[in-house]
Amino acid sequence: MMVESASETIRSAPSGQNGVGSLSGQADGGGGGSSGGGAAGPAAGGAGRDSAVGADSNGEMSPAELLHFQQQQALQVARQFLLQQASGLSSPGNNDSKQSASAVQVPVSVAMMSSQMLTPQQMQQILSPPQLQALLQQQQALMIQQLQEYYKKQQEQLHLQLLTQQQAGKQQPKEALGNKQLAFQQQLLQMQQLQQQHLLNLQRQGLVSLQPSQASGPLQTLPQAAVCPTDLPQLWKGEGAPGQPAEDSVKQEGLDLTGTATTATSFAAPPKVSPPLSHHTLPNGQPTVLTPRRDSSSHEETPGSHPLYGHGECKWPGCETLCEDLGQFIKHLNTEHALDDRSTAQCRVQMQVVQQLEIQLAKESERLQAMMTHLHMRPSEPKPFSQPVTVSAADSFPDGLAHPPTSAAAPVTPLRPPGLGSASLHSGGPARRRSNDKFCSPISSELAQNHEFYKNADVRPPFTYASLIRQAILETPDRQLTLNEIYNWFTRMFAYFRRNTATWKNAVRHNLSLHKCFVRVENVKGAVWTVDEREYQKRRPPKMTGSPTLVKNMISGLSYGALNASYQAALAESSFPLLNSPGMLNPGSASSLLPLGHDDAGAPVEPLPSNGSSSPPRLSPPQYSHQVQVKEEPAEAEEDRRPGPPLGPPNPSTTGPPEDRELEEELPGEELS
DNA sequence: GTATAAATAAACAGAA
DNA sequence: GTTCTGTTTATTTATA
Repeated sequence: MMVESASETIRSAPSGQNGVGSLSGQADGGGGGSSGGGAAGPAAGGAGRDSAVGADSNGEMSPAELLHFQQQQALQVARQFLLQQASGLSSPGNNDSKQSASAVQVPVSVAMMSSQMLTPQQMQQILSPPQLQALLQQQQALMIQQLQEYYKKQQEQLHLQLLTQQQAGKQQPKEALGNKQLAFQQQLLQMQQLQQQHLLNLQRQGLVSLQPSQASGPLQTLPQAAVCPTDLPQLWKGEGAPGQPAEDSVKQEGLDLTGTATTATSFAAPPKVSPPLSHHTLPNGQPTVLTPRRDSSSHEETPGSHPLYGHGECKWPGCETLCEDLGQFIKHLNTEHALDDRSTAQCRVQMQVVQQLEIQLAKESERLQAMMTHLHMRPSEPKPFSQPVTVSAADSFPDGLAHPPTSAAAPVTPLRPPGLGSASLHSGGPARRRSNDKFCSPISSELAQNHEFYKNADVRPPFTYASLIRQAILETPDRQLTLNEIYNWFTRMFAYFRRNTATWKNAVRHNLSLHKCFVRVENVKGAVWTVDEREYQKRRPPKMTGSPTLVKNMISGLSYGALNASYQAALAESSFPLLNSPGMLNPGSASSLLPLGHDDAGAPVEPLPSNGSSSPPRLSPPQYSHQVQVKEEPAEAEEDRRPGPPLGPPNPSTTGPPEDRELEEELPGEELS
């Protein structure tokens, strides 16, 4: 049977899982039927759940509340003003003077008195234009001031946190710190967005006539630096929303990203916003949200196109609903992908995915540059990659907004754990196994780099179970773990595996049994699992990665398409176990072939003995030998592959040499660098 | 369209 | 009897 499959590959997000969540479970599947459970559908499930999210704001009053409060306040003041006007009619002069805002200062008591409800429209009828204008201006000034204060406070808090984190972070790996910083940056972004949002809302309500200058005011108070404009829209959806889940504030009108996006980047632009603000843009009042800047002049999307619509189906992650035409699609978009927790979550996940890719790409690009430099090849340009990336990123993003490749340095910020992470991820589709697998394989380094991320974010790691199990085992000094220890490693290392235990535990057991590379050894303390690297490496799929063509593309630099290929190739290269480490391809090193191969290199968590870093020094792997030995399987036919001696009894020591061979055989294609 | 690999679900058996 | 562990089979999905 398929046993052969080894597992090296990696896949990305699987699908499923989902939500089924069986917390219950510890009991995983096991025996009698208990297991299982949920089949179905995962995806959906997960998403919604945790909405709790964000919130970000620490403060006493949530942005949403503040908004409400401000709106009410505005209304009240308006009422007061009216009362004054009414009562003060007697004094004609008032009208004129009213402009002086004096009116605004109406005592609260008065306000209380005016319990009557007046809608803005009513007020408009009652008040004369100049009066209204004066009132609005006053309100505007007042609110802006409040907003500024509020945000300043928030900002200060964030900065404080940031400082604290930085200090603490000194002891942590830079990456971890990076994550936190990014998190803070995102918070700042959120603040900005909220700020804009508030202003926009006010505008919409006619309470504030926003003018570029004014609008920009508050914004400028925030540090723009870290922000990348393009991120705003995402955050808007992703981060911002959660904070105020069902808050109308967000939904209110089509506040959508669109508006925000544009305003974000260049608030000044009076974008559509200021215009007649007619409200409700879209049906359902749903924000155009997902529809990227559709309204804006930009391109309302030519009648038949929409970033999220293609080939007659909805491109929303995990959706694929068929829509005959754009109209139907729009309808679908507004009903199925409205601004709710689920959409927000999906959006967020997409953001993560994009960010991760960007980060990865940046790293690989850097490596490539170094490689080329080393080989005396002039890099086509420092940016070749980044550019493409941008493109890709943009593509991937629903909005079609360009994503600044920039963030490269910034590791994704872990979202709060529970949640949609997984669900959404797979929504994107289970993962692409094969290709990815390979590419991702450098688990150790990947993990090392994103350790914090996986630990905290409920995102499914882009590795196959087999590769994860292997990693878990190899990370231990004796290179052996009991099933339970493996479970623990999973839960410790990945937030994602803290849920649906029955599902993934079953998968782990299944993988242990299925793959020959995992060998069960009876130990004093029971059975432990070890890895037979040779077996593990065996399965590597032949072609693809290293194809010369890819390399070529890579070098030449390329078009977007090429980029993909090159990127993959690069990744593949890195994935190559043994080679991946810095030194890479050094045949000599290959000899070491130790199990860990590259894994060691990066071994994040626990320094493996050998890890000294990639380098060659991997001495004889101590324990390796043992593990392998036990193989239950007598001689697998595999031997054929490798002549000989090598395996025999899986003996580690012997392994060394043999493996090289293997590598050579197998690798040739792949790596090439 | 087919083959392969991986994920997932589930049945089942043995041991603790 | 329950739970854990381990094996195996079947189905689904994605990718090459």
